[in-house]
Amino acid sequence: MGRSPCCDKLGLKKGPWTPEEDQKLLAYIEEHGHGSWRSLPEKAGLHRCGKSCRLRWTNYLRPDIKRGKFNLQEEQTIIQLHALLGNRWSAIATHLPKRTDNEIKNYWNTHLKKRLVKMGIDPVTHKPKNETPLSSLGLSKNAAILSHTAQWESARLEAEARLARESKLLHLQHYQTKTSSHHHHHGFTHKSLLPNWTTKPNEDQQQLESPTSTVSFSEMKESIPAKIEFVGSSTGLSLMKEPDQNDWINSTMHEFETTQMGEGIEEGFTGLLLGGDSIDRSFSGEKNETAGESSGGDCNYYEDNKNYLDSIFNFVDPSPSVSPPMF
DNA sequence: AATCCGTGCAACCGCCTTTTA
DNA sequence: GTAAAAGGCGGTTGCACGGAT
Repeated sequence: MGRSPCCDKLGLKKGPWTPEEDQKLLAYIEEHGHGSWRSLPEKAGLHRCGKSCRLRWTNYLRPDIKRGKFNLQEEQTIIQLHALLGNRWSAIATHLPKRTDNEIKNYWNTHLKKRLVKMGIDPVTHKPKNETPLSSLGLSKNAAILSHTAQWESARLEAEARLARESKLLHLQHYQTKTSSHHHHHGFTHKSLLPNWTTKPNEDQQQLESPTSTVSFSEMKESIPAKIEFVGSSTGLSLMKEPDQNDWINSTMHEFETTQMGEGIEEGFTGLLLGGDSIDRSFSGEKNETAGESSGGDCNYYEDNKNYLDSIFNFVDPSPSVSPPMF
């Protein structure tokens, strides 16, 4: 019964990885694929546990990782998805395929969460901490609808995330097969895979484009089965998705594109959340010369919160092409 | 110049889920 | 069907670094 006994962890190295260790891990995975993480360290000549190797690979060495600063769209996506999914970083990461869950988590904790707090928005619920002024604006109703819709969206995104994971797995298997049998033809070398240790990570804004690539939405669409059934984890929600009918993957993509790229979002949600220092100043009562008419002051505080809720609401508001929840 | 403090991030830890013998 | 290994995830920690005092 069970598997072979676990290794004793005595004598295994911990802490920061050296360039030599990275080199070994990369060389091994490039040659053989990772296979069983458990047995990898010994085969690769590393005195690490498999878990540590997996973490190093997925969070740092993987060639398809985009490093450096998060751009506007990425920040917005994180905030919006966090409003729907909470701290489910891996699910959020499936919508930012070149970012790791760890990186997103760190970025949320160190940047985005603080911004929300300064705006007077609870980073957990994404609701204003003081509901009263917003209620007077008639937003409590919106918040209720948002909450309801968010439940539906959460179930939907959960299914999407699972599909993305499965698709990713297929790609990884494909990659592993390829690397193990055709590793001379994969088009990247140790040198191209290795991070630049002579520069700080953030200085190196070059994206490590992967020849193998992680899942993209277009790839997802191709890999999605003709008929999909999923059941909401807590609600018992059950949905059937017919082919060519209300393709919610397409709709979600469209939502991403239109809500994030379109119609002056800079002036509302994005400008509010992504304004960095200008936001800090506007909420601490200082005058902000660059933010123009919408900067500073209590009136704009409420207006900004309204924009914030509206933005999330727009994000989760199903477009006409999306099937309504079938409760 | 030395020290303190805040920030950012890589990596670890522990728990939960999935897989497999 | 069951138990244990393996994988995955989220929370947390510790260290390096830079700016302020």
